[in-house]
Parts: sequence; structure tokens; C-alpha cells
Amino acid sequence: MDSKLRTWRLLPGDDRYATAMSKPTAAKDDAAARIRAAIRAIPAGEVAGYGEVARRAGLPGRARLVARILGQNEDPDLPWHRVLRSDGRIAFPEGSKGFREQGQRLRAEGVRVEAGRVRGQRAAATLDEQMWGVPMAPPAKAKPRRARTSPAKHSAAPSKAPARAKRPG
DNA sequence: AATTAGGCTTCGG
DNA sequence: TCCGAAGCCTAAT
Repeated sequence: MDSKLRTWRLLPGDDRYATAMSKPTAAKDDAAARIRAAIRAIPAGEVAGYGEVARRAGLPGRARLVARILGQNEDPDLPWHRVLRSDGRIAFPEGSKGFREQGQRLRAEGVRVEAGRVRGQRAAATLDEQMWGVPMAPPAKAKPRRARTSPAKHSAAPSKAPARAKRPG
């Protein structure tokens, strides 16, 4: 009864083959690995935003990828709880399992969490800020940073069809 | 192959 | 603080 079960493989010719082979698995694994590394690099008692983690991983603009990686993560040692939204709030829905756990994990490290928000450092925007605890100087405001998140469109309607506006915050 | 729904997002207004 | 729009990525149609 095992002769059939163990030997089939996905081969060229099978229509699923092209799909499987076209996936840039290596690149994705690499990105995921870097993201996890960036998260592990956040010291206990400190926090960082999704976007910041992405930046440190060399993936500017892929904040949501960070969220996705965390969602799939199975490594119990990964300090996922140190990753917050850019405004310093916990990303999970208030009252959810994850929300509570993240809050308690952070508090266990001495981080002040009030109403689902971290007080003190609003999810360090930069390495300097994380190391020094405070921005060295007012960031002026010039920050054309946002590669892929938020286009900073100051006017006019989209020339193309309105992209599906996702869930309201 | 193209499109859609959704999510641990983000920025600006 | 809340809301809308834009960009990212995956699984399901």
C-alpha cells in the first residue's frame, strides 16, 4: 500500500510544475530570514515598528511583509512582541489573544504599555533613536523615504482605477 | 493568467 | 484620533 504513496514527484509536464518552479522561493526565504534577524536584533525592553524592521532588514517599504512573516512565524524564540505599529500601538485587535499576550510580554521586559500602546518610545524610528533613546535632532520634515508604502500624493485623483481601498484602520 | 479579498501597515489630511 | 488611499504579498477564485 505504500508503493503508490511514496514515489510521485512533481515533474515537468505536470501543469503544477511551472507554478511551483516560478516561485522565487530562495529570495523569499532570504527576505524572511533577514526580517527575523532584524527582529532578533531588537534588544529586550526596546521596540520597533514594522516599517523600521523592514528597513533594517534591507527591505524598505515592506512593513506588511514583516507582519506576514510574524503571522507565519513558528520560532518561539523570536521576540515578535517587540514589533509594533509605527504609532507605538499593538497591531492586534484590542482584546484579542495576541493583543493580551504581546502586552504582557512587553511589560515583562519592563516596557510600559497602556491601553495597547507603548509609552516612552513610540517604536524607535531610527537606530540612533533606539540607542540613544531620543532623536538627536528634529527630523525637519523632509523624508521622501516611503518607498512602497504611502505615495505621499498631495493632490489629485488617481489616474488609474481606484485601487481597492483596504480595510479602514 | 487575471482578479479579488484581506491582513500584526503607513502616511497625510 | 479617525479616515482614506496606496503599496505589499498570498491564497483563493
